[in-house]
Amino acid sequence: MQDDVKRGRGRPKSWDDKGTQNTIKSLDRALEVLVQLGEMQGGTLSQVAGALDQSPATVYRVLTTFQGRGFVDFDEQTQVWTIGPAAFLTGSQFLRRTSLVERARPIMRELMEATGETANLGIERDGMVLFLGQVETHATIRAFFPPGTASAMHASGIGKALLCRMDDKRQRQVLAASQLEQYTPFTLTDPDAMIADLRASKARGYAVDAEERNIGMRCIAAPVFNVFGEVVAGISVSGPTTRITEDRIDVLAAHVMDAAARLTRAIGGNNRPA
Amino acid sequence: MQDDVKRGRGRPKSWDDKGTQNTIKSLDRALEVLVQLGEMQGGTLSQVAGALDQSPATVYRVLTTFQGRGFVDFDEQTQVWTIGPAAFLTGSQFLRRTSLVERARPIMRELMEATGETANLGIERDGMVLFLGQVETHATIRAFFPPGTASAMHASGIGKALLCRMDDKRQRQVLAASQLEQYTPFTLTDPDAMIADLRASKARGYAVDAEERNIGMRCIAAPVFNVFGEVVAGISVSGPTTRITEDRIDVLAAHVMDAAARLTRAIGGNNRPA
DNA sequence: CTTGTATTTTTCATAAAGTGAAATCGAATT
DNA sequence: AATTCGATTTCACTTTATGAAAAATACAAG
Repeated sequence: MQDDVKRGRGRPKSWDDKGTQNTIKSLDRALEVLVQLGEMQGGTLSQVAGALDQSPATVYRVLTTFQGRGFVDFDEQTQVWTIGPAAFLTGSQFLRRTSLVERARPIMRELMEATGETANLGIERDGMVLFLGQVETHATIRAFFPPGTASAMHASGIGKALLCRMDDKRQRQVLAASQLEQYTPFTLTDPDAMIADLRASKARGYAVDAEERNIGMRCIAAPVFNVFGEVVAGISVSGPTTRITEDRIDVLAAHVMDAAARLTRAIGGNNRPA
Repeated sequence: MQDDVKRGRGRPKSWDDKGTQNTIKSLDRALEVLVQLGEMQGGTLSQVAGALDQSPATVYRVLTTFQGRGFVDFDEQTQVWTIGPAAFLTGSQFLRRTSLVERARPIMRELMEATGETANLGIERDGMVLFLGQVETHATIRAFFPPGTASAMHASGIGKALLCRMDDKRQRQVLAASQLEQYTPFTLTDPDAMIADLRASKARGYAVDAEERNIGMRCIAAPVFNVFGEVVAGISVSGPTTRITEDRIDVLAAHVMDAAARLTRAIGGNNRPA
């Protein structure tokens, strides 16, 4: 291991602390429009322009330009602009980089086929669970947790599977940040109860979200490790309580843990004591 | 059916045919950079600039601006730019919107109008073809596949279009389950003949059901892909042999493949090698 | 049916802002 | 040590984005 960072060629970025202006203003504002449109999940021209306090004329041209490349769609009937397929396609390239997702895909498919339930993959990011992908029971496009969704750690199967393998410090950090917000009557809001649940999850190898985020939804999750034995992801199956019944949990959990172990192996990870 | 489209408020787009310029050039070029970066799955500044024949200085500023909003990442070690998490997050909002069926509808209508034959949409489910919808031709003799119908994979145009793009393992699974039941004298019941037909279908881009399920009925189908390049659906035209004649197959197939490609694009799918 | 209001789309003068060639600099290569 | 290569930055030059206001329509109300 060398101390000095091996940097690329070329002139280094700003040799003095003078903040140099290398960003393109108009592009930045255009991206602001795109992000806003995503966050509000679509809207009319005036809604978008109003939310950003920008000129309708400018926002209009930005939107039509995005539309020209398929980054946004426009519904003439409702006059509503939404995020388009090209944004999805390009954005999804992010996943290819993380080989985790590519490797997880076939394993998730087999998990789905073995259990008959939707399989999910997620990582921790900024104290939240970021869903990276899923394989649904039916091949339809619509999803309950679309990839890209961020969800609270403490009320998620994958979130708890990640938490229970973090060291105490990070665990406290994340839990403090989430503030244990209550979503349903079953959400664990007491820190002590949460700690106990995490300890039990770690001991048995999987975490269970029993209607703690959505009434009627259960989720069984297990952790995935990298080469250093650190948790890097969680894999789970989720479904309605009518199908994921109490007495099926054991069997389903076995499948989930098997899938997690195989994914760990597929990314060169290590199950042994962290 | 109403002739007049119910439009939104406001001034209508270009009342004369003069193509008005409402797009922002610089934004469009910036998007070109982003798309290029996605397609080449990351690259150095000079690679990107070279591929687009643009000034490195401009591409550099575009990339740093994208980076500022997390739309691209930069790896200092390797000097490689890649699509970033924000692009993924925003692009994923696309999934929240509509289902496969809704997106397919207008495309199927156009396919029907272009070919004059009934257009069908189907997915694989439990080893069968599940028909999700269709747009019927005005012609008197009509095809008979009401949505919700499940049909054997091996004796269906859409089924074979789906099969020919599955990996070997799933292909064998499905074929084994269907047992190649014989419906007409033309049904392919020999596994080797079926494999050969699937291989040919994959090569030419479309599958043909030539009276293999119903005497007097032909069907031409092409596959639709998701972001990961996996087949998720098939789109087809079907009709009596009196109208879908041997010498029309080429032309009809071109329409079907075009429709499939457009649907792939509309759901954010990816035609490239999986 | 007519009038009024809200919203989208276009025009246009103006100035802001992006552009590329070339200079600059560091790391890699010889 | 010298040279090459590719990433940043500077700078003069316009291209081009911009917002106010006008135009054109849909919808609602009288």
